[in-house]
Amino acid sequence: MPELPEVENVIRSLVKKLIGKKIIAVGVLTPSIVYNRYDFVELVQDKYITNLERRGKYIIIRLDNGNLLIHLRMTGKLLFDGIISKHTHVKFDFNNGHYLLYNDVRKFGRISYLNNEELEFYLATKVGLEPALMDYEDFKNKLSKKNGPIKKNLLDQTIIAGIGNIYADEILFASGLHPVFETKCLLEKDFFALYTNIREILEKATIAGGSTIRDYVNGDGTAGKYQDTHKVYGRGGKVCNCCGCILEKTKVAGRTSVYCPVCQRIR
DNA sequence: CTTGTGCCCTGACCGC
DNA sequence: TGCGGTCAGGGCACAA
Repeated sequence: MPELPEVENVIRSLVKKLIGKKIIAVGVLTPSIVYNRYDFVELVQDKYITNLERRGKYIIIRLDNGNLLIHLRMTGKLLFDGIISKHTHVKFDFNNGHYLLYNDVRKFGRISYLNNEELEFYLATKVGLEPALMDYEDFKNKLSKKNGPIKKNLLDQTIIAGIGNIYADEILFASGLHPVFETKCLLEKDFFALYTNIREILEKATIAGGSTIRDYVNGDGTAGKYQDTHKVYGRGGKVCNCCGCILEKTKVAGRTSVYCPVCQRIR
């Protein structure tokens, strides 16, 4: 499931291949993937790609007259010259004979066309702090106003952008905090640990090419390696590397959460 | 305003 | 081998 490190790697693998290309044709094979525009094809056709950017888990493809906003959700993939299959939903053809596919087994992902104003508004209202760029005081002020379990708030994209279920669990383990630790009870040292670990873990995961749990690959079809260093995610019932006890599993905010009952403080 | 729940969707996996 | 049930979960619509 692509989170910030995976999305960043998708973009890095595509930047050189896409910038400057003209989209000469758009094939929408599954209309439900393309969001909010009946005139999507006309808006995108014959436009040049001027840049690729990431905000949180969103991929922004800048066109000379607007933007494609792409969210891969669980199983979405952008594949340059990839294999066309029954899971191919959108195809962008370029002026040099190459193409970009949007493949998605579960069809949860979305591709929208937004003009610059609409994009700016969307990002400002829906997408929170960017981990690598956020200021510590801004982070602390924003998070400390929230109620409920810390994990729920780490997953809230309007607070901090880009953290999903995998990295939330890893960040909480590294910070010594139980997933249901009440956000209002966090101490200064907890905010600092979270701030540091959010940035460090996401950066290390990005450098490792992201985490491939089931089928994540970047735009070249390359898998990630960070899953090998996961301390808790997907390890419920296994032994904690740190203290040797058994890692436990619970549901927080509707998501499976794995944690160490000894290493992670509660309340 | 916040918070919770169901939904979307397919494939992997488990027990029989 | 097949088959039904369960799980995986990001974000949004909707209800309370």
